[in-house]
Amino acid sequence: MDKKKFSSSVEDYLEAIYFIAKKKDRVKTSDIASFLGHKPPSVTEMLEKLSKEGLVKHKKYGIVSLTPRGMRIAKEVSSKHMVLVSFLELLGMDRRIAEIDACKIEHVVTRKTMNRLKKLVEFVQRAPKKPEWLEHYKHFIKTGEHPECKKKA
Amino acid sequence: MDKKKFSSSVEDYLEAIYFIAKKKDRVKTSDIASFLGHKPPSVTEMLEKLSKEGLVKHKKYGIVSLTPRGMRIAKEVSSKHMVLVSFLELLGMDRRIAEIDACKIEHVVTRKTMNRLKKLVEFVQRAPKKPEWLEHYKHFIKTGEHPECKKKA
DNA sequence: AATGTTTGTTAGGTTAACCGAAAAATTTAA
DNA sequence: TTAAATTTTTCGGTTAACCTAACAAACATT
Repeated sequence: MDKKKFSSSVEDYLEAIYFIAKKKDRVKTSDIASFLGHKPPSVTEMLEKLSKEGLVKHKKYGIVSLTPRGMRIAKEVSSKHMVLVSFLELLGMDRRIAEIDACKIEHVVTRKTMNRLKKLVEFVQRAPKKPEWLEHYKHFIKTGEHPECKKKA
Repeated sequence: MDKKKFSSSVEDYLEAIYFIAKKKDRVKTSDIASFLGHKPPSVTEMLEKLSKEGLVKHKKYGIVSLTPRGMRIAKEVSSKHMVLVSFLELLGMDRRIAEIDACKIEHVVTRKTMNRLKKLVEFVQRAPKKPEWLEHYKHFIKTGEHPECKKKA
C-alpha cells in the first residue's frame, strides 16, 4: 500500500529523533546533529525535507517531533535494528559490533529476509531449553570442529 | 594495512567486471552498463575513476580488465556475496531474494560479522548429518511452534 | 576504402547529502 | 532589559553518482 522507499539517511534521521525523544521531551536540531555526527546545517536542511514530506513537525527555531507517519517509519526501522542486533548477538558477536552492522543492514535488508531473521531470533528465544546447536556452533568457531564428530578413542 | 574503504558503487563495478570476465574474455563498457543497469556514460566516468585509483586497466575505447588490486577487492566482495547468499538460503529464503539482499548487505557488513556468517554456513555444510534444528526452525516458521514442545496426548 | 551502424566518450545537468562561514533568532544572565 | 552567549538557519560550496544529448571513434559491410 504505502511502501514508499526512503533513503538510508532519511531513515537514520527518523530513527534518531525517535531515539532521542524517548529520553528528552524536547528534541532539538543540535541533539540530532550530535547523535548522528553531523553538523547543524545538515540537520536543518533535512528537517525541512522531512517536514515537507510530512514525516516530522518542525517550525524554524522550534523543537522537532515525529508525525504519525514519521513515527511509524521510525518504529519500523528501529525494530529492524533490534532484530538485527539480537540476531548478531545470538551468533556471539559483541554488542558493539552488532550495533555497527545493524545500523547499516537495517536500511538495505528486504522485509522477507528481515522476517526470517526475526523468526530465527524468536525460535531460539522461545526454545524450551537452550539450544545445543548454538553451543556446538560456538565450539566450531573456536576449533573448526563439530563436537559430534568424535574421534575414535 | 591496506584497508581503504570503497563506496558501494565502486565495489559493484569491480564485482561486475569480475563477474563478466568469467564468461567473456573482452569486457566492454556496454557489458558493464547493462549488467549494472546503468547508462554507458556513467560507466565511462567510473572507469576513469577506477583507472586513476589503479583498480582497473582501461584506455579510451578499449576493453576493461581488473588490476591485481582491483581483482583482490572484486574477489573479496564476491566472496561476501556468496556467503550471504548461502546463509540466506540456509534460512530457507529463495535464491532470488537472497541475491537481492546479498547485493546490498555485502557492501555494508563488517568483516567480523561476515566471518561469523561464513562460519555458520560452514558449520551447517560440514555437519556430519543434516542438522535437526534447521528442520525445527522451518517448522517454527510455518506453525510458530517448537516441535519439541509436544502437547500432552 | 567509403559508408552506415554501433559503441564509447564528452559536455553539461541533476540530485542527495554533506560541509563551513556568516547572519539571525533565541536563550541566558547581569 | 539589554547585552552576551548559544543555537539555528541561510547561503554558497563540494562530492559522488547518476542522467541525456551530442559528438567521435571503432566496426562491419559492401
